Amino acid sequence: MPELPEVETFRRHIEAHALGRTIAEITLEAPRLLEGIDEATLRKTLLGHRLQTTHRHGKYLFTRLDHGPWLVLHFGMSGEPRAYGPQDPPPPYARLILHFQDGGHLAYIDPRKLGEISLTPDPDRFIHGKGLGPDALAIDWPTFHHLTQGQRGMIKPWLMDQHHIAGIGNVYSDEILFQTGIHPRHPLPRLGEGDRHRLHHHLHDTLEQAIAAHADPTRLPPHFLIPQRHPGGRCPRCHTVLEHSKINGRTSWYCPRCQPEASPTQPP
DNA sequence: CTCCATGTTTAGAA
DNA sequence: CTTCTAAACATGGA
Repeated sequence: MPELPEVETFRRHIEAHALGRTIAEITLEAPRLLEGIDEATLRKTLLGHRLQTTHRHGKYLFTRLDHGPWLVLHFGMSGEPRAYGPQDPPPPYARLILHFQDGGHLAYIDPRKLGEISLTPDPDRFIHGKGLGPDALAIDWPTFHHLTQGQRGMIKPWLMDQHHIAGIGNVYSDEILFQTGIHPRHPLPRLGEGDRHRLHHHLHDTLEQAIAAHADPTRLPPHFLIPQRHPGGRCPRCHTVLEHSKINGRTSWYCPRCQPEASPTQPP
């Protein structure tokens, strides 16, 4: 699930359900998810404290404890946070559970265990340490124009590289390129300024609309490609059967008619 | 049993 | 040096 729109939805979930509640106990079912810290450190940092604020950068979610440090969560390929009530059983695949003093709980769910749990004194330092690019939603047109200058390779792998832009994954890169009408294999150097401008516009617009739909595939606007990203799926615009191919090891879906192989090309 | 999966990292090949 | 591919990680679901 977790690309930028999902993680933003997660952030809001935590914002709404987990802030200001004292952590009385924690349960860690998968210590391997800890990155750079051990269980004792995590326990000591969390117990007796409260989550106070949240922050998101790309696919990383940060939540600050009342005494300073930030809990860092990454959800890998299959993770999500979920608050649940005192009487409810923990959800399946809960790998870390915060048990609040008021009886409620917050679970960090991750079936595939490809996520990451860590601590940092400062999100900006963490982001810098990971080498992440600017958050996809915070990028304005001048910044995007600058970022794409002199870049090479195919557009889709470039969009997905978290060192360039943070937050876009396999599914949403397909969506953004579909909305822009650019083929995923299109070489970045051959995108003219007009193409890049439209790409930036749709990048922002697509992510905003996905967040508005709570990143729920069943609530996405009807002109979205994502619900059609399966064999036999059709283009929401022209109803042509979608095609797919492996790009950088990931399955990419696109409309051969609306996103022709050598589509919008303006020599630079 | 086989194949695929919304992510990241890394080794190797071009 | 950069770009691209495949594999590995862990595990469930089709």
